[in-house]
Amino acid sequence: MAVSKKNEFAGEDIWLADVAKALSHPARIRILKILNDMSSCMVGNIVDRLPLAQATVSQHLKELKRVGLIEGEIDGPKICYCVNNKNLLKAKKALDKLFVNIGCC
Amino acid sequence: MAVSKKNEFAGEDIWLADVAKALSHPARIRILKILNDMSSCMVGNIVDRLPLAQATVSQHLKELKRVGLIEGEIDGPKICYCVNNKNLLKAKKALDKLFVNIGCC
DNA sequence: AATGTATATCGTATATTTACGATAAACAAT
DNA sequence: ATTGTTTATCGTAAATATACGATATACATT
Repeated sequence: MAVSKKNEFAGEDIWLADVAKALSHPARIRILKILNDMSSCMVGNIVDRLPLAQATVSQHLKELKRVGLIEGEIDGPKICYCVNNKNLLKAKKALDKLFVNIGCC
Repeated sequence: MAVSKKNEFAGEDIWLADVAKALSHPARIRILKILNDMSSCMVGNIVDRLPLAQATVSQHLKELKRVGLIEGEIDGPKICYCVNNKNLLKAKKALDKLFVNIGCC
């Protein structure tokens, strides 16, 4: 894209856009829902529930982890993923603020 | 990307991811905030407040319009944009549901 | 030590996004 | 009718995202 101008915006806007970007693929929405529903949360279980290759699911997990929406905890040879409630709440509050408005038209 | 598999997910997840995609650039977050703050909402005013060319701002407005987060109303040679409260509320509810959880770790 | 299991990373191909100048379209005013 | 103003669209270049097979890494078990 020629040269990105994202950095010329306010930090808060950049952060919120980045969180939204992490949510911008149905696989990642699905992963968050799975993590909300399951008590167990190993990668293998997630891969089994998505129509994607293991490598691709790993990439999606990485993107969610990058913005702090999920965390991975090593459990022997496996890894247990879970949502990060603190960051989820922070994102929710920022979105709520963005979404509460009057509207002029 | 090889071939997209987005369509193999649930319709609700595809929709929510699409809304998130529309929010995934700081310029579009900023535009929503501007529309929330201003009583006037002509494109020119938005362009003046962003570090982007007019053509680029027009593209960002198109993306927000595509998912129904904003609407444009023709006013002579100008166009007045505003947020679509109905769709904004729908998105807020879907995100709230995604963000309310217990977390296992 | 060798093997098996679980997950991440690398390399790579293709698709999509971002950005802008140039131009078009739509209307207003002279 | 011509000119100016406002916004969208086209064409295009560069950046980023998506997807997967192959491979690497990390640990457990035999």
